[in-house]
Amino acid sequence: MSDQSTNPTSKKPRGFKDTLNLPATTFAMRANLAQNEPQTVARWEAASMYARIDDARREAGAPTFRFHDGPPYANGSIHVGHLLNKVLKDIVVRSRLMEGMRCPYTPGWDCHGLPIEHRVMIELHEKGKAAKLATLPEDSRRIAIRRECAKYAEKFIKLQAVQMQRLLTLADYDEPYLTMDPQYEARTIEVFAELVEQGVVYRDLKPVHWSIENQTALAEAELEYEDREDPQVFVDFEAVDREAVGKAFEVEIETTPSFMIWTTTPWTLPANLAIAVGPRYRYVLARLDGQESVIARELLQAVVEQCGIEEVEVLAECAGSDLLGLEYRHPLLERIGRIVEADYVTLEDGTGLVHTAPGHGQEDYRTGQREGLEVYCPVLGDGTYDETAPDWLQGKSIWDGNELITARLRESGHLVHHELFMHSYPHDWRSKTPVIFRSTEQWFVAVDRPTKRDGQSLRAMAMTATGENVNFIPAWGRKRMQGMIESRPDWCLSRQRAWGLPIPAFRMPDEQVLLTPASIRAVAAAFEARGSDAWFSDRPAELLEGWDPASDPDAPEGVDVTTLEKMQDIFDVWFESGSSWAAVMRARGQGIPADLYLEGSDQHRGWFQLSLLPALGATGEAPYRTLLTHGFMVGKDGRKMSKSSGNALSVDELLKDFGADVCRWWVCSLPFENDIKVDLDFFRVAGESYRKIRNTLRFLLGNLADFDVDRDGVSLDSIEPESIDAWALAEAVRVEQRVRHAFSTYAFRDAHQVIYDFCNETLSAIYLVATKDRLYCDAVGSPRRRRTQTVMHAISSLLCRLLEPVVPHTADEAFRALQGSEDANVHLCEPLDLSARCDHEWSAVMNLRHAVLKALEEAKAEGIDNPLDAGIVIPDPEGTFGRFGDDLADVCGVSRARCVASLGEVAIEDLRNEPRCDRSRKRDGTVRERSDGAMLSDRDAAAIGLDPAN
RNA sequence: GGGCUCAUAGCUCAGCUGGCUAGAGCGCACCCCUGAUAAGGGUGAGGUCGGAGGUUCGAGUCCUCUUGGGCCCA
Repeated sequence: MSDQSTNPTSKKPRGFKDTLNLPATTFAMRANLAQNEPQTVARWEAASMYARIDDARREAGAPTFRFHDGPPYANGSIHVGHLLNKVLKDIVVRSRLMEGMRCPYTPGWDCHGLPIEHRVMIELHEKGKAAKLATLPEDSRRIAIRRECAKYAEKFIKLQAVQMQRLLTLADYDEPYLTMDPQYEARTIEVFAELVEQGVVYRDLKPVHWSIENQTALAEAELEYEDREDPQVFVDFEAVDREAVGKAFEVEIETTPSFMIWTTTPWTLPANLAIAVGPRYRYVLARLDGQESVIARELLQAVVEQCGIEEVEVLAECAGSDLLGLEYRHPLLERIGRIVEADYVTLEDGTGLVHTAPGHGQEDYRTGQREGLEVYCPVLGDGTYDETAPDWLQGKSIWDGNELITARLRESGHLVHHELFMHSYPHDWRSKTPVIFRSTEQWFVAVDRPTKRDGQSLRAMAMTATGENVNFIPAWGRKRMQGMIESRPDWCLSRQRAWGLPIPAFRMPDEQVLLTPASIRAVAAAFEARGSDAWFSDRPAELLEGWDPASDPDAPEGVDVTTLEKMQDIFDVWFESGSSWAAVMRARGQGIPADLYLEGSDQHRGWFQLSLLPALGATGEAPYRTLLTHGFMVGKDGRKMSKSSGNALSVDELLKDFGADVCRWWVCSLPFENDIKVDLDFFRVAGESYRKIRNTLRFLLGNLADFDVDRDGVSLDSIEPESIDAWALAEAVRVEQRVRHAFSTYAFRDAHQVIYDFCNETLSAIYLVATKDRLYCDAVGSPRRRRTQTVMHAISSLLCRLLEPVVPHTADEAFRALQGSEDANVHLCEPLDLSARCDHEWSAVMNLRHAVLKALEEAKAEGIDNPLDAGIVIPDPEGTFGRFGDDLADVCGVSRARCVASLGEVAIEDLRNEPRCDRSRKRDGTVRERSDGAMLSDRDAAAIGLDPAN
């Protein structure tokens, strides 16, 4: 047997490596992203890339895609959630640009709000500046705090903007929108004016956490929970109608029973307006030491023990729902209350009947709203009872009220039991004093009031908009958002804080409130000129300079601007971000409605909804056409990410270890609408997959080193349909269409998959392997080689375009290598719109290839390990394959192929005894010893300049 | 507790309006190449679709219940 590694007849094998056209390129195998991307960012910035592209598209008269960025909060460093969100957005922007569209994109930040103010206050405390602040007049104090907050926000906007640019996102970072900019503030205030004009803004009571010590409302973040000793009391509320109760329990009752409640805040009892029960729980009527009371069945035993009741007799039982509507007498004053239902009634403690005071609790408030109860709060800001309380309580502190009320109840026989106990209770974080719930006046947007425009309520309009006019991705977003809109309460717009946009309302000496569309717009003008700090530095008359009461039909009778007092509420920050459609899209001429809002699915209740309501109120139209949501990052185990569980990843670390393009490549691969599992391993996998793409690109570029399209390229139209090049080009055409379609429908994952498969399967495994021989061994200028290079050039150019939205740095780098010019700019490219004529039997050839590969695998058993030691015999009764010529052998990776007319399976020919070309390693049948002593095929001999005849 | 949602090979995911032996990539195993080489190529082994019940001639794909996640409310 012959030695397979050498030719038996060859005298001394010589190397032909120098005579081959091997790949060469500056496009490195190792990407070195962490090091190179920052340079790319700097280069783009220096070239004003965003502006340049926008100008180019504008000049070309391109259609505009209106995309609006939701503002992240200007606090802290960006996290993986931001990475996901910003990269998805950037893929949208870049893929639209790559379609030749215009896509202005203004990044924004949410600047106001409690988290920043809270941080700043802590810092002021730590620096010892807080005490001095407290001595300032209120307006000056607020301005001082606001100044610190603004500095804080600016610092993080700068930080985040750099981080976002490091993610290679393309946006107008020179002119971002900030909700604290005077312009933005003015536009927000104007939206408010439009809502007031529509008659949906009102002022009403609502319970909030209240610090008696500081006489102010507090937000959740300003509370500290500390142990405190409080009384707990069990109180009997006597039923009004004995028979009605009997009917509910289906028994005869002789004495009037009571409803027993439990509370740890006896001081709120004067404000009791209802008792809540759980409709699905079971309640019993029991005789307890002679007194008949209603109590939850599950809690009877516990109550009996706690209250030390000795005689217990259960008389009857019913469902909570049977009790609804029954009435009771208030034990302290002349008032009839009602049994209502509530979902927060639990069987964990108490009696299963919950004392409900809508003026003193969030849940009670909601129940009260639903049941049409008054928001009654007889407690003043200083923690004393007002004149509506019983006279023995008026002027007394509520803490004294606890004892007074308990004593009173004991005297009147309503008190079942009283004891002190320790529990965790909210305290004012600054004064360390206990906090109470107290209802205060707040501003609201009514969702059910008819608007002046056409009488439709905001809720009705929102239901129509989300039901019919807005497109949801994924589709279930519609159901989710509609469910939220259906059940949402009125929007409480006001906050009692310093760091925010003031609600431009004034109080007249007679307590009337001045807030008309015209007065609001006058303040908007003042804010636009001087910023919203003007609210604290200017007098009312100055703020209302542009307002003429005489020409304002809504102006209150006898208003005098010199006697007005500025009210101190600020807007809920959601109202500011919810006005961005006006303050950014409309104000900057980008136009409304936006084509797309893209955020996490938490924004169905947040930004999406709170942008929809103001826009519907102000314009009657939704501010967006399509809402796209992504899911949330969870850990490898599918559980929520948090610093404490240690599964949180740092974006800076990811960028350092993998680079932005790898992170982006990963993002593009995600089914983003569901939860997204994040783990370092997944980035490693993405890195591997990125390298495959990169190597394919590198190989393409390497084989184009001696190629100049203008000089060497052939016309794509002239490519023979039966050539492998026509097939590759046709595949590329399909890929282009599929990827562009995927991008335009936000099916990023599909785009990722199609690109990946194209690079690995179509190119790397098939086309590039099949054409290696001709690229390396054909004479440099052979038409066959030039034809393949022409197609490879077109495919490279296409790949750069398709990859640009996902891995812009890599696409940029590859494109510049392809064009051989540092100035080449892939970002300014438009679609190629390739076309190809390809023999329809190529799919049959690919099936054949598959069969050949299997046969070759089997041939290994006979010792044919190397496919170049094999030839194939193709049964071709229909004459299908003959016209594909030498490409058949190349596509199958064998030395030669021949077709026979007979039927049957593909056969493998053992060519190990035939001479092998020293240069191409093929045994193609033309190999023989040449004049220089080497074994060469005709093609190779000619390629190195030998006369084929010798 | 309520609304929406997810659960398919070791891992990450496809599976449209119910219908051929449930697909892909990664990983893994074995092999080839050593002229894409801190590369490239080939072949192959792995799931009965979270669990239970039901509708249907037929269900991963519809219904009910259930378990475990996520978002938003409470």
